[in-house]
Amino acid sequence: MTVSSRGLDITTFLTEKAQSDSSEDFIIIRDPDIEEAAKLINHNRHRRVIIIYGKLKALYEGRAKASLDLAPRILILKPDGTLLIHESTKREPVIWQPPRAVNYACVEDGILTIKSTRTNPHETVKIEIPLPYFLGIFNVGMTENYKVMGTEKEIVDLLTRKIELVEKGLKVIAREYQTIAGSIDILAEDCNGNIVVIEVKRGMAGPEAVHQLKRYVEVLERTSQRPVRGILVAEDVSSSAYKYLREYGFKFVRITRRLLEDLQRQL
Amino acid sequence: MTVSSRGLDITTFLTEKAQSDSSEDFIIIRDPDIEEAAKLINHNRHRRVIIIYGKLKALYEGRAKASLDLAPRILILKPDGTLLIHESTKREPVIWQPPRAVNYACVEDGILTIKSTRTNPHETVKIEIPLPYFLGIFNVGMTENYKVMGTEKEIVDLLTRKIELVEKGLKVIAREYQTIAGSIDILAEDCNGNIVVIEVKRGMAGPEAVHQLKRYVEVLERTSQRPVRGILVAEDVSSSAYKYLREYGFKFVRITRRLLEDLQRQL
DNA sequence: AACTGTATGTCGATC
DNA sequence: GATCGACGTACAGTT
Repeated sequence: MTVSSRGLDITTFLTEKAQSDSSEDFIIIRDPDIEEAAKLINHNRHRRVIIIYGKLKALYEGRAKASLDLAPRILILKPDGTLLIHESTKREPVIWQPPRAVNYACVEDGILTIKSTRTNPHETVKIEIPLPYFLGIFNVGMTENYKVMGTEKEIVDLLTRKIELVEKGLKVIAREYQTIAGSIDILAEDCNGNIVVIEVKRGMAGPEAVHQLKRYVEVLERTSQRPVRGILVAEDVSSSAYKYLREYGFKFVRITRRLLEDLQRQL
Repeated sequence: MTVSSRGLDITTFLTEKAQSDSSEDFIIIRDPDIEEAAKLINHNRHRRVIIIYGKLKALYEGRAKASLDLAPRILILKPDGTLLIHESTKREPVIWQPPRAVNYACVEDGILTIKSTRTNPHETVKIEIPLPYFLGIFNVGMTENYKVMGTEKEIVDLLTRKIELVEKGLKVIAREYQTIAGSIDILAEDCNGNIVVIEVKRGMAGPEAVHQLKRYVEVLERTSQRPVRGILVAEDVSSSAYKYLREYGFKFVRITRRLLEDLQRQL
């Protein structure tokens, strides 16, 4: 690899599939020419995913503030404005910008520079890449209607349709019942005519879950003449959450993932 | 690009800098040979960051469950076990595995396959890449002692050293005072000898912040003979948080980022 | 290892 | 656009 070849080995690949499809073509450049890189980035920033590998410095200022000294890292720019700087560890980027940021490349003092700005809150990221080793530009898809199964919403759905799993004799009054204190997962009535507030948590319930339940119960106690009970439904409760449950006299109903999967198969 | 060249155009680049340093060498391969790719991935998975661009399917099973149909995406594997699948939008990966997952590549039915497993909780990701267009293997750094400035901890530090900003005449009793209900940011005493619980939030404080404060105050009221007051310190409060503040009779002290920056310069 | 609280949380839904 | 709660939250610090 000689300096003279810089910026010359730009290649666009159309694979067999892509020739008919043309959606998977991509550009990869090693040791890109600075000006060329800036131009390609600006040309593709709204259309494709851009990946840069190189030694870079970065500065973030906004809700908080952070800076990175010169080191080799991975920079990713997405068409929606997302900016990610990744290091060799962690699921989280060290520095980032969420969607709707405006990113553009320029050359400052002969250094490839990426500037990113977003508003509300106002936050900026400035990245200097004195040594860009690799530039990749890729067509990437986006899954519409992407669904994660086994979320709290799903559990609430299932339990609403088989409320006897929570307690025998319960009758559902409402789902996602809106109150001043927030939205109650399931509002029900027990066989003695008591109002029952049911708060559902997907995994391990912590103290906040119990306090949330407490707030809902308090709100309903003010507006309802009938006694109000609280039930927490979760896979498990932390010890301190359990303490609060007993203190407030709420009931805990354990559900297992297994049970829910069976239930889902039935319904 | 012909099929015959598949797997042959592997290149390792040592830039001028890197020749002495040897830390920034990297490998990029277009239309990698499946077997070769699997071998390279397994060889580098504990040492370098691996990026694959290609049409891929994925399946996640663990705390929840999700699947992705065949489409072009970016797959990243980090030496710490992190796995990320990114699409063209969002800051978040669509599917991922946090650090400490065990990832390896294999060829199943002629298809490049990545399998990832982690324990506690047990979660698996299986990725099939029938069309790998690009494989990149990069040496990436990791910033030691990375510091974000302007976090809550910092604000608590500053306020502890200049508690009169919260209220005149306050005397700090303890910082991070551990109670059964959690840790109180700052515990103080006012000029009338009342106990004061101070909860600090970095940005906008929501209802949870006020309820947290309430819990701390309640705990101290049980154990202390003296009256207990609550003060919420934040840049702002949401409307419902403010409602609760008034309901519980807590005080709100607004702090601005500007004020904190000035304060930091002073101290 | 379990538990607690913060986060530049991000994201989606609801108002 | 503001607000609120869930998240496969991740992550760090403490017991």
